[in-house]
Amino acid sequence: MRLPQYIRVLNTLYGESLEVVSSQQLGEMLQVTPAQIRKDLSYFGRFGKQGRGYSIKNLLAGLRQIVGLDRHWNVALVGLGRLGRAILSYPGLVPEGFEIVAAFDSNHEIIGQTVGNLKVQTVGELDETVTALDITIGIVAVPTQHAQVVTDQLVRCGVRAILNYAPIPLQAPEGVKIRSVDPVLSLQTMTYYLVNCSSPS
Amino acid sequence: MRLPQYIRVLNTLYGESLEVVSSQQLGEMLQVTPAQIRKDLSYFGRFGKQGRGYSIKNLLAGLRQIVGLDRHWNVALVGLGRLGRAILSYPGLVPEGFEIVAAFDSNHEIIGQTVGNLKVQTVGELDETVTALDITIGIVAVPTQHAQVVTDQLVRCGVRAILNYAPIPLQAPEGVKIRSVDPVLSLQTMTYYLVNCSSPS
DNA sequence: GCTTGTGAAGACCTTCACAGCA
DNA sequence: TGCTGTGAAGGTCTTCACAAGC
Repeated sequence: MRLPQYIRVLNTLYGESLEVVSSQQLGEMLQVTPAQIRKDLSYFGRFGKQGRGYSIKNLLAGLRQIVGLDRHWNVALVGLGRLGRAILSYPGLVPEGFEIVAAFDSNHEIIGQTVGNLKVQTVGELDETVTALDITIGIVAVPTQHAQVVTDQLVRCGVRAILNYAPIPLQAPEGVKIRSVDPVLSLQTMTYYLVNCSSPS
Repeated sequence: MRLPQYIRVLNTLYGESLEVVSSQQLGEMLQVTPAQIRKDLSYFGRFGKQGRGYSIKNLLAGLRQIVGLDRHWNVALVGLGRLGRAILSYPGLVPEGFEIVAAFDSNHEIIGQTVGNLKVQTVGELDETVTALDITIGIVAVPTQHAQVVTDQLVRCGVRAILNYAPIPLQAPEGVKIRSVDPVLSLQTMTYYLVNCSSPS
């Protein structure tokens, strides 16, 4: 799914007050062939004009709707260690419609603290809060050994999408979308290519 | 490239003192078909034994070598805001052979500070340090508007792989591997599926 | 009997190349 | 002329299904 990346660069172009962009230009920015971009977009509609390109504003609006960014998403954050706090303070979520509206931890030294406007709750309160605030997305930023139980709990409460920062593959039932952020996997993928694909000198 | 994920779960299994694992079991843990796993592994060699499965220890050693984890990788971290500090304190890098051996920032309030054993240097010292310490991997954790120039500088110093935390697609010359960690893209991918693939009720 | 390794088949994704429209 | 939208071609990745080996 490349639409989010398209939205990314369209946001930038929109911020630069540009009006129109071609598949050629988008392709260069994203290191993707123009044909690829046209195919991707044509699947969802006819956004472009021949001879001109795509209206940045229109395309952006169209894509944002398709990806579901024309609405607000309430998010629960579980785990308020260093990583959780970094996520909470990240300013990039709100402009895209994602708002962390509840924070949970199991450490009694952290529970009750106020971190960035939110009072940290016990994981025991998860069920009640998730339901009350209509939370559909969870972010798991707890130590590895607790990640699966936290996930199970989130799923039981009705959360449908989970962004996982723990370095293990999480299990979840059909219908629950999981995506993992794992820097070590990314680094290892790169070392693989460094070791195996370096140009002979 | 799925090898890093295989290494992940093999590490876990190894820690549980298990000896042998089948493609079936690995597949369940990773939500991948057994055939997929056998194909992946067969590309690199014949690691398994019919009727038994794969020796966890042997497979792990084999894969670690293929991915280049049988050696040590020196890493430079650029940007020591909240995110950079979270990365620096992440204990998962060293066991896999990645060591952050230098830290850089452009903020004069941060330069000179000691963060987790490392003295934060100015980005002006990047060239010298990267060369002196034989650093081949860079982590970019700076504000969006500085990410591209920092990348260019790392590339000039000879860094061959960059892990990017800034929410923009970075440009780099052929031969330099870039991988981006972007939670917002992950969230948007999930909302896309939530909005478009939810079972009709 | 159980599980691998693998050719063949199938599904999916990407690129090509061009008609058609601004 | 310039660029999109799109069938067709080409390529890659995944699954199937089974012979071979433990």
